[in-house]
Amino acid sequence: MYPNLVKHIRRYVELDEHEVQTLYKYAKPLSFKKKEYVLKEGQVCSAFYFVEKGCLRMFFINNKTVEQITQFALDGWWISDYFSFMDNKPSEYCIQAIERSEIVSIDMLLIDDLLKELPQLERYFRLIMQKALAASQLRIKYMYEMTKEEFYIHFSTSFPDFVQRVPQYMIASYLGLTPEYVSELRKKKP
Amino acid sequence: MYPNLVKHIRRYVELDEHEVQTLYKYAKPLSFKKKEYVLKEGQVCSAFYFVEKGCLRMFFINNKTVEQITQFALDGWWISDYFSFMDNKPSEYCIQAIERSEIVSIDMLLIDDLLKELPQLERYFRLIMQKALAASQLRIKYMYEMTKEEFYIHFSTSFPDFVQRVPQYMIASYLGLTPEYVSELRKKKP
DNA sequence: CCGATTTCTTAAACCAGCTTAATTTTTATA
DNA sequence: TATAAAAATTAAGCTGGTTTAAGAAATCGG
Repeated sequence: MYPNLVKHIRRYVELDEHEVQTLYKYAKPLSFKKKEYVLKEGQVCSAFYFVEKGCLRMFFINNKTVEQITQFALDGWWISDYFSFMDNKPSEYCIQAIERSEIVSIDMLLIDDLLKELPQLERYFRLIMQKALAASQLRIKYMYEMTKEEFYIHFSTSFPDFVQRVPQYMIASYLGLTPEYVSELRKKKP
Repeated sequence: MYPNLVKHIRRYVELDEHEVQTLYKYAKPLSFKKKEYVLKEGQVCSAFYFVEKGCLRMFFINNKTVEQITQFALDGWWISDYFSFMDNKPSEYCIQAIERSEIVSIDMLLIDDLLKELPQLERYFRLIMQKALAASQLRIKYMYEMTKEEFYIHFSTSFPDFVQRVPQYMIASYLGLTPEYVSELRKKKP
């Protein structure tokens, strides 16, 4: 049913077939077409979302009414607005499918029950969070140490497939530069 | 012995007096004078550090050989290089005391044992990580949506005491601006 | 309390990256 | 396969924030 999620969990903790069935009681499958919204600004983000297959983007509308992308989520990634999630506050973000996507959603109201039934998932989520935090720390370091040009080159050489997979203006937005400037950089170094 | 750490843990999970003693078997107290190093670049960051009292900064040396501060840690905060920690790689960061500081260190090699003895700490660390991740997400959002001037004003009005507590050039570094520019901003709006 | 070191300020020149606006290319849909 | 819509390009002008360099003020150790 959710082969990638189960595989992902098993990279960190044990989960037998019976426990997989328990997990399935709490996890809800969702399917999104391109451009459909997983979460809209103003809603409380009341779930963790796991991308079984596809690609999501998370963005907010900045003061110039431009969509500012802060995160992508690909196959095998978790995404959520942790701030909205934890404080039960309306989110300032939208989460939208960039392509047809299969998502597994775990509702925050059920998480404590799930963790009571499968206590090894405490460990799983702790390690997932720790990994996400490490990634976030590294990303901030990159933002400090690289010029925007370097940041773009670094990103597009690190993830050449991904750069092909999504529109260029979304990469620009994620990296905090204008589409025009990305265009200029590509001309310089194709 | 570590009153603030115990208090902090009890905000999230239960911990009786006997369990506190178990915790103390794994937690090591460290004391640092101003400018002493908790971690030096090139060392593996093999512990979580909890600030019982004091103030630390985390920084790396950028390509212009300037110290770039990426994080502060005050009383009641955890700090670590999660990347170095998880992959057991030499850290690119230094962690240094800004003022006399009392630290509790939990070694990564002991964490699994500690969590086996006190399984409720799995939950504690999961929630701590989740909170840190939310904070990191918010910080990145701010970096996207504010100009450097706005970022500085936002920070110094949000944390007026902290701005008094550490040198101005460190605030500048943390916010990614030059000390000269901060000086200019302060002249404009004191 | 004094000299040394650290921190902060001032001001002018400079430039990486943005804005604006118009055009071209690509993609989607009927 | 035509038409509209979305995405990417081009180029000129501009600006927020840096760089450089020097001096002033604050803090610290002895």
